Amino acid sequence: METLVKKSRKQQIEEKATQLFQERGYSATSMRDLAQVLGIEAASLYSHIKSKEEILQKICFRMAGEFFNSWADVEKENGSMTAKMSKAMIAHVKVITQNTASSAVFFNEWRHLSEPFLTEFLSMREDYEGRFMQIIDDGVNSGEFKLVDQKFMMLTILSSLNWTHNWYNPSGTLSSEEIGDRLANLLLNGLKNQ
Amino acid sequence: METLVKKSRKQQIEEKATQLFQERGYSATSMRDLAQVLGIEAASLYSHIKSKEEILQKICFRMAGEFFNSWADVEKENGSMTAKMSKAMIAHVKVITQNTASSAVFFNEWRHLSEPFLTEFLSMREDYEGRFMQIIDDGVNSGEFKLVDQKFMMLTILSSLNWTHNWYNPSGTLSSEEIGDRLANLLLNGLKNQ
DNA sequence: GATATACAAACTAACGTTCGTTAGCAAACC
DNA sequence: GGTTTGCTAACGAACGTTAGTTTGTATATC
Repeated sequence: METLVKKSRKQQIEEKATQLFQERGYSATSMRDLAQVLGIEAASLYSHIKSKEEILQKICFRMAGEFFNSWADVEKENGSMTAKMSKAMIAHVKVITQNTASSAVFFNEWRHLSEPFLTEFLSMREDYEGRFMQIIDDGVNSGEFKLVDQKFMMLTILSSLNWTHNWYNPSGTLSSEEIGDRLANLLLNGLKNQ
Repeated sequence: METLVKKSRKQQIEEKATQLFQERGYSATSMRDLAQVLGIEAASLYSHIKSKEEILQKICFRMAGEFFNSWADVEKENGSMTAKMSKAMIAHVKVITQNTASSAVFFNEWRHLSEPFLTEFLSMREDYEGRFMQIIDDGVNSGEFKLVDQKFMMLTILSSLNWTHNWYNPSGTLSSEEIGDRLANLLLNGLKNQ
């Protein structure tokens, strides 16, 4: 009850910062901008946070966690690689569409992380991408998928999925699941008839 | 001959700026950074350019021009919508892969344009996207394509194509045309066998 | 002699952050 | 019950630095 009504100041800061980082980018958002939308002075922010970059770190690694958590469901899939890939895509899109602002920051602003966070971030990304490549590889070996370059395929699939945060409308007609489903359908079966 | 050997200072500035904007982002790149990689003082840049944003404008609108020019070839296609879409994708990817740095700036930094450039940019983008949607619409009506939401389809296709600048390696084994061809193939026919 | 290109110096504005302080409030003490 | 103590969250002022840009001037080239 309390958590719904009364958000901690720190939480408010992170939410507004996410919005601003999405709209203007991390570098183009000043601490004074952020303070202004919260109705306080820039100095007051530092009663709650350590630094500007700390906010970015929180956003990026929280989202990374969301993506990894969503994978648990995918691993449960014991059917075809088609089914597994479909499940992976839907889970991935679900995370994005349920956090469009954070996703935008996650995808566009991670490069402003300083070391050692940057290295850790990239290593997590590599791990995650590898999981998609594994499904493709398995699907190719089982004959379900066409003979394709796994990396090329993974990059193409993820780029489609990762763009959804730019146009997804939570109050639109398409639900999160429907979008994931349509994307999986398109990428697996193509635009052409037959 | 001359153009290959001796580039004007202005041209050098734009090239180095493109690199830096790609690597660090527009806002995170300072005029002193730019001057340094050119081996001159920041003040000296202003003997050649009007402002920092002017560089960004040049990059963004030059790329926009490239995309529109590449469309001339597409319009010549008189065959199926499949053939036309394929041609459009290949042409689009060709522009990107032949200008990876400029493309990165074009796709990631356009939001830092000030008015009226921002509005003009967005209007050009809308026009360009509309051309892809038209092909999809025609293909659906002719029965070549599945019954799909044109906008959803256009967004998915373009997001795949527009990501190529992030991983394309000019000295790699895949040529620009091959990449366009593979992308077109995947998006039209899907990953699955049969 | 004009033009192009570079410079040093300086400008105003803004940056992220730190500082010392304070107002409000709740618990602890006499 | 009144006073003291400590905490939280805010403040204004200022820190040192960097931002984009302007000005005036010197050198080199045509």
